[in-house]
Amino acid sequence: MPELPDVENFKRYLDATGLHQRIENVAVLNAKILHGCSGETLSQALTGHELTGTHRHGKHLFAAIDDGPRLMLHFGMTGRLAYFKDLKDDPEHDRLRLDFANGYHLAYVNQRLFGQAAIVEDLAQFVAEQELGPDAFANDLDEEAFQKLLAGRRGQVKSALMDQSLIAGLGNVYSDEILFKAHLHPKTPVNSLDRNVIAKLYRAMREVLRVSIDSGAGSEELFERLPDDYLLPHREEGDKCPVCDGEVQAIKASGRTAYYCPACQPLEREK
DNA sequence: TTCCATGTTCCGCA
DNA sequence: TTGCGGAACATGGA
Repeated sequence: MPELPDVENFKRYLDATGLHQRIENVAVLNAKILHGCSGETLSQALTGHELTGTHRHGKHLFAAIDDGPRLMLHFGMTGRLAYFKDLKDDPEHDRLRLDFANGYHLAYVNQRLFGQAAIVEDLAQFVAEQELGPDAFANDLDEEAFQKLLAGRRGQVKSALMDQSLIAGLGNVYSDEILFKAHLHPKTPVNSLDRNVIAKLYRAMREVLRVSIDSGAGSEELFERLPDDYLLPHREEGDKCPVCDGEVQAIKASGRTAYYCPACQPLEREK
């Protein structure tokens, strides 16, 4: 589930488990996840050092190595972290494992190998090179900044939300949830949205992110802990809309399957 | 067996 | 230039 809320909770998990411990050994278990560096480079950058702090930008997680370069992790479609003591608890799709001096291990687990791990020297430069827009949950992305991002933009609102170069962190699942909360059809043209609707969309985005993080995004219990009026647990064709009891529909939008409630999210809005 | 999946990138086309 | 649809990548579940 690695979109912004999930990665934010992975960050907090790493903060609570893997910081300030000497890394004795690094196991690169599948080199396909390496991005622009060899396993040797990554291993050398980490071994004998400790992780001193974390940062998240969109779906990218960074862990500073002795306040110097950073270990960058991107989780693709299936990644997560796992901290454990006994190696027999090492998860099946562990691709990169840090072995700490305290005997514990931190695994970067990624079934589908779409994720990435790298050593990043300069965070700002990396964000620029990857052409990432501002983080969707960042404090300095206020409503006015959000208005400016969407100004002059064409195309569908769902595409805009998922465009990492416009705003970083939203993917297929949470963009659906945000549009559901904002009562916007996924295919609504961005240039048809007036300031008030964009303001509503902004508030929906921030609230969905905050509530999803607080509800344990990235963990098994998310669906149980989300408020009852959230679409996520009903994100299936023909399921019942949690708000109006209409039927959830699936349509293709910008190459992905978008789930929405036609009754709550009509394409043409009267404002 | 076929289709589809929470992501990204590249290509051709409008 | 911008945006869109499709394909590709790798793996596994329905």
